[in-house]
Amino acid sequence: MPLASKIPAYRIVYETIRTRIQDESFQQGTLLPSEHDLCVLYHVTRPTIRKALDALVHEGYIKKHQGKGSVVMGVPKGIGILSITGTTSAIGQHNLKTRIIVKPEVRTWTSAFSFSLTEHEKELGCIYMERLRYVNDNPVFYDITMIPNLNLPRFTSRSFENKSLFDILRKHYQIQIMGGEQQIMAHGADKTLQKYFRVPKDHPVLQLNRRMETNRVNFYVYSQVFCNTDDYVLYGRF
Amino acid sequence: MPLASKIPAYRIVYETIRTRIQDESFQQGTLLPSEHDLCVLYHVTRPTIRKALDALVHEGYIKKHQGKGSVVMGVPKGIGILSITGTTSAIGQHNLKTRIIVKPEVRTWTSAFSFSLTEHEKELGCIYMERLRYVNDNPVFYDITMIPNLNLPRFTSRSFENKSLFDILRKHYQIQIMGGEQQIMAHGADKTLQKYFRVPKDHPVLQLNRRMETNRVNFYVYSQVFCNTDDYVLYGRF
DNA sequence: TATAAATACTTGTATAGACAAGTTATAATT
DNA sequence: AATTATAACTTGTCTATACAAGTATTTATA
Repeated sequence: MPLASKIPAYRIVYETIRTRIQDESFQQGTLLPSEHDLCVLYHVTRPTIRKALDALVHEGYIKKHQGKGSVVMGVPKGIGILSITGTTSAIGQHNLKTRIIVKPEVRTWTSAFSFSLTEHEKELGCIYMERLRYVNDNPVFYDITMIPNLNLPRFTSRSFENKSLFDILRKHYQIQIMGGEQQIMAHGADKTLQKYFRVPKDHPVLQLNRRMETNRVNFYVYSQVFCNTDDYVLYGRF
Repeated sequence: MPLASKIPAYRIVYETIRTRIQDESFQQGTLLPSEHDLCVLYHVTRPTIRKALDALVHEGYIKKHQGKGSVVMGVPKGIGILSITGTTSAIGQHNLKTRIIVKPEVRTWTSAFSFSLTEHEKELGCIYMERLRYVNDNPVFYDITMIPNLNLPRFTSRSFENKSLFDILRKHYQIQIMGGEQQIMAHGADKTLQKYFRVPKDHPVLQLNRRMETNRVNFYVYSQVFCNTDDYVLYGRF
């Protein structure tokens, strides 16, 4: 498991606290150790701690109150596709199953959904894959992912069955999703979606076109996600 | 125009730069003055400048590149309801017209869309209003807003025709939206939406339930927004 | 005992400086 | 002239400190 050589301290603090909230060693409703105590715990200064906490606040893991402390809110509920990088981390792997519709394969491309591509991206081609994802055995997400075909050895042969795409990118290729932009719209299900979601013609479906930025400059991951919101709604913080 | 007594320096810097990007005195594609230069300009230190820039990065106004500088991206395109507090600021007042369907009035409430209320909120009652908003003369948003009826003198008699609700809250009542959570789903238009959006039965419509946090503790603004995404899609950064 | 004042905490804001790391322009070298 | 090294400038990370402002606890007072 190759690790990035130099991970900033605030990032490590962020990951650590986030993990401890996820595994409930910091319990929902309780107060986080004070910023001063966290300084001692992680051997960093307060600005570093605060930078880590800022990210946790923004993602909804904690809520701060001046004079009181930081309240642990727990893992953001719902399906946090709007604010979290992937669906896996938001709803937990227990409930999420993945069926590969199109295995990762190299394709040519001239555009990525509604996003335009640079000449360099067009030349490279892309790794294309389609997945259908089940929440509690109900098909809820149908997503198409396109990644520029740039030096990702063995990528197409990897298994994505029950793993998060973003986990694989991070662990094996040191690629982290830093943020991105997305378009959201509602429209009627086409034949493909009718088939996979088992819904009638023109059944309302949510669509997201996403362009995700990574820690590699000019390396973007594109995805188009269709979502059946009959039983599960998307959730996000802002 | 009453002003909050003590606005932090980083906030003023943020507002100033944001305004200058909006009115294009910082032009899209150009580099922002370096952090050092901004320090001199606004008479603050680099951490303060960086805190302001962090917010601008997060909202998509600028993009930073280590060693190079901060590139002005311009006002985030599309309809930024996902990340910005209101629709007005995102698409500009030129294209946005508002028709009041239900004037602000005091009502009782037991819940706010899918969000549960505290006993205190229930006792207070709420100020209720419905608006239909047009983008380039097309009805695109239908929103219901509910605000706890807490000491907002003259609120119900104010005009909301062509002003942002959030501007009024900020300027007249010193209430700022700090963030919030939202649910997003797609479903078919009901009779009300068919009428206002001029769409057929079960036409796919986007729905957002939003709970917005303010700078007053335990004071939340609730809104439900329906959106016809046939011609305009929602846009957001994450 | 009940109330009020002082105190010890918490997070919020801001300063001043240091070095690392990436980019660009300049100067030196071949 | 083209290439390489240097320097200058950019943002990224981090330290150490100070005071303001909000909250909770303790202590002093009535």
